Amino acid sequence: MQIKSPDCTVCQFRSMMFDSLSRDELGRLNTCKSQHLFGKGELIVREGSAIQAIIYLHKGLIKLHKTTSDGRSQIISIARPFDFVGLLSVFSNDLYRYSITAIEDSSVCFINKDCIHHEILNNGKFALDIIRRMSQATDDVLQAKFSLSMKHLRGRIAHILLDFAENIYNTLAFDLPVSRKEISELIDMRPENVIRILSEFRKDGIIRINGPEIVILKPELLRQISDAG
Amino acid sequence: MQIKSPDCTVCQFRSMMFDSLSRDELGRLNTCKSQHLFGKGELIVREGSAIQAIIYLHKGLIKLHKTTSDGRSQIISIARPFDFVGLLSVFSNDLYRYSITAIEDSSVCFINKDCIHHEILNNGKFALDIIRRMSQATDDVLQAKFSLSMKHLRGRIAHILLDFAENIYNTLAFDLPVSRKEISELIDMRPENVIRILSEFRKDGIIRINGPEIVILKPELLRQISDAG
DNA sequence: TGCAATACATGATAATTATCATGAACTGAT
DNA sequence: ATCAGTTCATGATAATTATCATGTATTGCA
Repeated sequence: MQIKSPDCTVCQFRSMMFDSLSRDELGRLNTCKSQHLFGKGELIVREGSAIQAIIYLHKGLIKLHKTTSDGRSQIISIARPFDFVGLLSVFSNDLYRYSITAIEDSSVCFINKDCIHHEILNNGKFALDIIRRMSQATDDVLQAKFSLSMKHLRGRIAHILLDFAENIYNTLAFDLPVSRKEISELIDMRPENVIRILSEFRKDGIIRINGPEIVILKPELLRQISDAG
Repeated sequence: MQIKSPDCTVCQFRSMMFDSLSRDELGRLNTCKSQHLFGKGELIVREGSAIQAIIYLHKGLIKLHKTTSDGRSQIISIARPFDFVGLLSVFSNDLYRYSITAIEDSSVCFINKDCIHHEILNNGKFALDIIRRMSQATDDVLQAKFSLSMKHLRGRIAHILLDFAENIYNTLAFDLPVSRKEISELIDMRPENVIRILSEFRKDGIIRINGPEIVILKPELLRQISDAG
């Protein structure tokens, strides 16, 4: 659902991406953006479709994911507001390499690709900014994946729980935004094992599980398990 | 060892990276580059050291790699001349995230980071070019790693053999440029298993092994094993 | 409210992969 | 040429992870 979007010049996200644009440039961007609401589970971008816009997230939580030839799904990353997302192939390809789906009700801003190109061509500072953010974002994804591949299943679960607590929710008690199956797609294991290991952590008194809520009781121990691999 | 480097304006690699630069701009670049030779096994860039230059490869073969906290090594990617490399964090960080090592005798061009920054700031077309290449390069690495994580050991070995044959050497008979151990660091498994599976492939008549040389006898079968996972 | 579909849970077992041990072949340096 | 160190090679075994089977709880919807 499209909604009325704030003027770029007063948007709270301006400083995140568009700090290096002048008032005039922001005004131009304003004319080629639109904002949309997506319900939990709703597809925002379909892998393989033509790239028309870069996106960023005003509110909610989204996942980048892709489906492999044999029908299995992989989650590349989870992004929250202020994260730089959607550029992960916007400039290298005519087609989106990944799908994007809302995992919580989300408000998404679409900025036409050609407009961004235009500003890059005409504002070197902005270009350098984009390069920095892009570079950082892909570095982070790679970093996360490499670190995961070194860990055993328990270490991966420990890591992802701490990640949610520390980087997404900033609290040791939070509602899991994704199913066990989605966790399994994010950290490359089987859903049964996600469930099993969460149960083990519960039995060991490391976490508490109340329906969708996870409470981390022993973060130090979880950290230890994560670091051990 | 530093060597005399060709003038950027007549360099065969100009079209690869610097097509969008004017003669003047190329002239400026010329003053902030240097070219060096590295022997097989020699370290070109050390992970964690301050970023001073972007690099590209004139001749040879190099690997990007990193060492994890517990002392294990991972290879991010292997790059050959004309591949875009070294930017995988040059703009997001003050420190190199990865080491770079020559895996064949190599000739490497270093271009001062600040010079590149300067050109990006003043030439939007060049900036967009860099963004495209960077985006493509990181996409490729991510793609490769995600695809690997879906495969069993045999599939990974099959994949990497075909990759060498098709993308690096353009022939079904080639000398392996890396040890079994390095292969294991590239495709995330144990050296023993690399050796074992290569032996199996040999016994099955899929490949022939003559010392360092690998000859792929049944590429279709290898493809099948790679695709099956 | 009740039904169907999906998510969660757990045990038993199979498949895959890592580890350990041992020895041969190769490599580089004296 | 020889020795030491590394790489390559292979078997036996242990550890990890996936698969299958089965049942309960939860969710969405008619």
